[in-house]
Amino acid sequence: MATAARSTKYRRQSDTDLSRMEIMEGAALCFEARGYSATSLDEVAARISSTKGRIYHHYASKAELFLDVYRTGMMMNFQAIEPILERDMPAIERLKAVLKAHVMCVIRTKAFQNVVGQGVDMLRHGTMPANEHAELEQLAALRDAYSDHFRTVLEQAMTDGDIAYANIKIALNSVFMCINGPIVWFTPRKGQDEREIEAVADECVLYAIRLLGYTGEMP
Amino acid sequence: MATAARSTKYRRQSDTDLSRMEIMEGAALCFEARGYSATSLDEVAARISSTKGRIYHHYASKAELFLDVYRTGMMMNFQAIEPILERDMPAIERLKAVLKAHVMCVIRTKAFQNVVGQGVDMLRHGTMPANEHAELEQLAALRDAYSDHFRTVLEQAMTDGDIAYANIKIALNSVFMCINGPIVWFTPRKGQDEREIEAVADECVLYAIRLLGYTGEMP
DNA sequence: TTGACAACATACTCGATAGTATGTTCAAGT
DNA sequence: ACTTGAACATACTATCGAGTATGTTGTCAA
Repeated sequence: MATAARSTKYRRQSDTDLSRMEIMEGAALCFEARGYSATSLDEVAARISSTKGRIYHHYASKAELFLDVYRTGMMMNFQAIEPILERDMPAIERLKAVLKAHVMCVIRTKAFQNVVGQGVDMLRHGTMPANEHAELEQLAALRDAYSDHFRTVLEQAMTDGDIAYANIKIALNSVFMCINGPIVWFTPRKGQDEREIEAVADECVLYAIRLLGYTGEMP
Repeated sequence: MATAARSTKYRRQSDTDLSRMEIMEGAALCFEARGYSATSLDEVAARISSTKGRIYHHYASKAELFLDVYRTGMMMNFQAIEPILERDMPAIERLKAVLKAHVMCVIRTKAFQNVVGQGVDMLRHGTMPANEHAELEQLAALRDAYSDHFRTVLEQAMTDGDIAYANIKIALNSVFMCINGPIVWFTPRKGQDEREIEAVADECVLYAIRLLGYTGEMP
């Protein structure tokens, strides 16, 4: 009984999660292509060969869908870098590894990361949809926490004397602009395999750490 | 007679240019804050204490206003860098000067540059408002020409052996991400004078040329 | 002085879209 | 078998904003 009920419950939960994920993927692509407010929910529904009714069954509003895509994108980022942060290695090596992981993640989840970018802009300008304060502060905190991870590694590498920057805010912003670049300019080619994507990511990482004054060679 | 008529004509032309510029400034601020499609022309009008009627007297559509802001922003960029491109100096010095000029221009005309960024995204995704083909291609050409100026200086500095990059497309994109960064993250402080802004710009330029493998000192 | 036109403001229309209300299906529990 | 509710689809409403039509004012030329 208990196990059966549980397994059913889990399967259902998994089903709705799958459905929500499919909606989010369609939404991410639409938001990326046309921006949040220019995207209609009918477009999102059409993209996944569905209807608006399905979206409103899972989300209370367009804003909630957007915020879920934002949150999911941020989670993807965290999952990409957190394992690396725990590794025991010199800060400069951890920095390289974290940058690489981030770039690979943003290339792989480009549409989601674009939405994250739009969300950050909205937070910055205070033009976020939906006025759930708790929600907004949670997302701002997420973003800050993610940024802080990089800041910490930067400071350690600085202490070790492997990199050198003047103003850490400007340095950090510049690094982020650089490693988030592919969100904007990367266009996946047909028949482009993992090796080629890694080559692009490696070059982005190279420029990012060079920017920080690193003069060593890359592996 | 002829002179009177001409002077009148010029004064009128100047008046409408002034009016259009005021409209564009309001529009740039609104577009920056909320994005193109989330911005209503009523908001733009309200920002300059005016009405929609005034905007439609000068522009046929919201899209035309946007495109005018875009074009004006691009012109500001060209005017900032073109004098420098003609100077006779080593490519690496010209590169530094051009990057500095661009960053200063971008900071000073932040709202307009943000609109340029939105326009570039629209061109990239093919979601431009208005379907005047001539207009769109002209803007795309403008953007490419501007980018080519930097590409040329980069190639010269590379030939001189002062910088080193692997893939010029990725390098150029990374440089642009870096020097356009202030469009996104710079927030003007009250009582911030020209010196402080120049310091920010200098740091951006430093990171941009470091990114390109430049190891020399900055003046 | 008057006619004409530029430079707006005011008052509307109309289409698009966020959100809602209701209908349908199907799978699971009893 | 039948009841229930999740997971949608369909059909509608209400609002917002782009675009338009028209009214008002001041200025210049004849």
